[in-house]
Amino acid sequence: MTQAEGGATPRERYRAQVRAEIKERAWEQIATAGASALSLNAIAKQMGMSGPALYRYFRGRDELITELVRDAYRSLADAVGAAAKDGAEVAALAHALREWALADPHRYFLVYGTPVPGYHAPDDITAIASEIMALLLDACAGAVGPADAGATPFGTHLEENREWAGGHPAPPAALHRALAFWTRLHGVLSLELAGHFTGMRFDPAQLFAAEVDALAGPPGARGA
Amino acid sequence: MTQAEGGATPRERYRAQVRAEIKERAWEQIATAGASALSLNAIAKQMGMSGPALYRYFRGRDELITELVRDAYRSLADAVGAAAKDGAEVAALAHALREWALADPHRYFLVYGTPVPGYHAPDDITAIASEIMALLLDACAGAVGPADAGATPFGTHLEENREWAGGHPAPPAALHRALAFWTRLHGVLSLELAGHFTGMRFDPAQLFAAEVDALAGPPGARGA
DNA sequence: TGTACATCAGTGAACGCGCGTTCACTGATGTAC
DNA sequence: TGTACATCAGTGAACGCGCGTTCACTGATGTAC
Repeated sequence: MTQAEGGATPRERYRAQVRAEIKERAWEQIATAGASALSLNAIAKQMGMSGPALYRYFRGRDELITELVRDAYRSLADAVGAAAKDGAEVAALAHALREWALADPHRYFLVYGTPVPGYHAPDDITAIASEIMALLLDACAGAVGPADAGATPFGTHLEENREWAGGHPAPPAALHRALAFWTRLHGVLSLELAGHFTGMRFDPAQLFAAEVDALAGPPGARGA
Repeated sequence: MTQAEGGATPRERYRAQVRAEIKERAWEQIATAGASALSLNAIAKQMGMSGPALYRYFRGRDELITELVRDAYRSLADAVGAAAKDGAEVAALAHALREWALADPHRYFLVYGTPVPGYHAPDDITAIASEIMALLLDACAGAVGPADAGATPFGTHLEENREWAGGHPAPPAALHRALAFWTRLHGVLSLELAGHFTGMRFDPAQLFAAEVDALAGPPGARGA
């Protein structure tokens, strides 16, 4: 802060700083009252500024929310990416995901929660989502040995509809495992974060761990 | 409608009718704009009445929302209960759950979605939730044979913390299976309903079915 | 059967509030010569 | 180094809107004798 950062002019640095603070306040507000209650005027008041001042930094409420969603996705992709770097164990990715979710539940819900009615994510955000999926597929492809060759009905269905994997050369079993990873862990996390386990006395972390263990085995496991 | 219903007076019947219509409009509104956008004035206008008139039927916005949540839970419990009546197969319950969720996604999210910031459910609603859990435990206990005796780490943890099962005499493996049923199917359904699968070309119904199949096998299945 | 009364649905005005957003403007900060 | 100018952050007033909720009131519906 006392030294020049990057090659940016003081004005640029100031702008970036204020933008960052606006976002910070926005997160605080989301954390206390949910995303739908996010208010530009309230943020401005909290920062000691008048409402219209924020329009110097964001085109409007929608742009701010979009930016928050983008940052959330980016942050998740980075967290998962970091976990994938040192040994792409499926369990490591799962752990990273859980950490990230618990660190800020409302950020998690902004990404994976009830969809905001009118909102549609721009392309660059869905690109980050694909990036996360690719990391997941890497890990799942690595975990799947040739012994997994037995094709499940859903596995063949995925084989025939694998465009979503973006050309990733994972075998069907890995595709299936990646989807199960996503949906199962989201199931545990979202119910936990939404408070649906409160009152029940078991430890959500252990349920999560049990699901991760199950994913380390065959995803389409049948009895016998 | 032309004949007297129950022993109710005309006024009582009228009241019930209007209350029902208010709720219907409320659901329509939730379906188009989400639960957080529910507005008493908008409902009144849609019914051709003035805003304050609704206060004859509901104490205020909160009471209306609570009633909607209660009805949603009740409806889910009934749907699952009906499926449980004719042969309590786990798969049958899963199918009933999916049907119920797809019939009205926003109703599903009102129950299992991102928590409404200030809202805390009254006791009679959590009682309905327990009722649903009991049905699920019945089905899971029935599906678990004595061959399942091998205790997983999480199974023993559940054994030690089984108050949430409300005295249900299900073995640990059934407790585990019931939780997995809940979290896994919620994982698939919520991501599907929130639109996170759009663009991917696979069929969510088949993913759901695959998860149900996996649940019919051992829930804590490990590789080898 | 008719009259007096009580009940209750619904209205319209009002209160106070907060929202997103626009606009013309002030004053400070940076830039060019 | 000093002066003239351009850029840009932030203000305050205003617009139009919708919200939940209260209150005193009208008019219709039902009830009791």
